[in-house]
Amino acid sequence: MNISPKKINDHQREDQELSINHQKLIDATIETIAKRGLADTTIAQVAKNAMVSQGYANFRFKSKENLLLSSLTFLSDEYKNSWQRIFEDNNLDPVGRVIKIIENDFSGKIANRNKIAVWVSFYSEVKFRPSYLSICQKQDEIYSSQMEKLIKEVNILNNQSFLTPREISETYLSMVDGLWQRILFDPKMYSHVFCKDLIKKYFRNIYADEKRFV
Amino acid sequence: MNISPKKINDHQREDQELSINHQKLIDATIETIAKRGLADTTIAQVAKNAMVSQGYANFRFKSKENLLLSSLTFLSDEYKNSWQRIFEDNNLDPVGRVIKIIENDFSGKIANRNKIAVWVSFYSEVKFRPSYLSICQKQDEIYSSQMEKLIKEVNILNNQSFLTPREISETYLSMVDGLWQRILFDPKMYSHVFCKDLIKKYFRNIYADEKRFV
DNA sequence: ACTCATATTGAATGATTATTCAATACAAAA
DNA sequence: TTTTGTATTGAATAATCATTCAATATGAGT
Repeated sequence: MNISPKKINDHQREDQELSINHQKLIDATIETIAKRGLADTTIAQVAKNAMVSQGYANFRFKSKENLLLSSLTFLSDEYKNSWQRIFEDNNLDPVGRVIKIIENDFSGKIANRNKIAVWVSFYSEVKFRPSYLSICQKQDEIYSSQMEKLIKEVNILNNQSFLTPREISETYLSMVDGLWQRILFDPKMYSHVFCKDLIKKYFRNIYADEKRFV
Repeated sequence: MNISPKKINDHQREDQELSINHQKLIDATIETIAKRGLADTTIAQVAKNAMVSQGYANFRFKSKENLLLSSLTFLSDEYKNSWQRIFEDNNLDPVGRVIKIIENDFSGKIANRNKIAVWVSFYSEVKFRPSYLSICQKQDEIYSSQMEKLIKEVNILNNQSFLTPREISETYLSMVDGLWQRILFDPKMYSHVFCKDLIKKYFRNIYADEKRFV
């Protein structure tokens, strides 16, 4: 029994439409959390922002919880992809990679106030929703260990003996989390430039010979 | 017209009773947020934990919002007091003061997982409730500027030229925020000892001659 | 014992909101 | 055109919760 080419095309188009609505709803969820907070995010409001009916949003995602979970996964994947692209770029040497990571962590796409508001909203629930925790924690462990390995490589090329790679990478990662949070309080003061310079200065202090940490 | 001693005593006792219930409700609020999250914190649950009726909780604080606000203020004051006690202690020299601050920031009273869960819950709403923001932000500015001044004093006594006091204090404060958040994810890994050592190592690296940053 | 003022209760109310589902729109196939 | 299956709607439902308030308890003053 052959499936006609037409049938395949139809199916593809349909799936695409489906995933368009799927993505519209996820975007609207993030937008709504960013604008009103997780506490005031209702299915009605999300559906309105996505320009579909309320019933449809629920039908599509089975439950509000599931929609939120999908949105967190989307954000998490977005970050993961940007991270992986840097690690897979073979043109970069270790220091170049560190710099790219800093720049990524405070790029407009990643560290804008809306997305941070969403991240922090989910973080605040992590202790109470195992499903949120597993999404956040699993990734974080990967970043920790990859970063540590990367710093190890930097250490080989630059003489630095006092701080262990683990210490440097943990310091970096906690600074990023802390600065993100502070962007929420006062985005003017904690501008992207300010944050990046602060972190680069930290590295410059450790690796005095490395001129690229401006 | 003299007020009889009895009257005064009565009044004091009454006030004390009042403030006992007041505090019982605030404690119960923090306990409830820590155990169930801000999203699942209901007046009914708080009242139950405080062992008063639901109606009373509302009557006493006028609204749920007001109860939450009072609880945040309580936490904020608790932190402020511990901070001020360190700054008012004239027996401490600048480095001793920095060490006390680190120890306070990761003491059992301040940095336990329950209290951090409450802090992060409020942080996550800061963008949407100006009243939360003003409580958090105003204090934070004070800590920033006091810390910067303190580091300036440390710098005078210890030779260190590359990093400005502002940079060091901002790095410290964002590391603390980041580490607190990470305690929520994985309290075993981010133990108090681990966090304190990480930060002390940061300072030890900057002030190589100062042996007190173990 | 009685009165009065205040503290506290808990059931009722009303608002909000996730979820369901019968009805409808739509488009492809016959 | 008619049929059929799927996508989408939006109104109804049911649950949750903050808030209100009339009723009751408490305890000091007389």
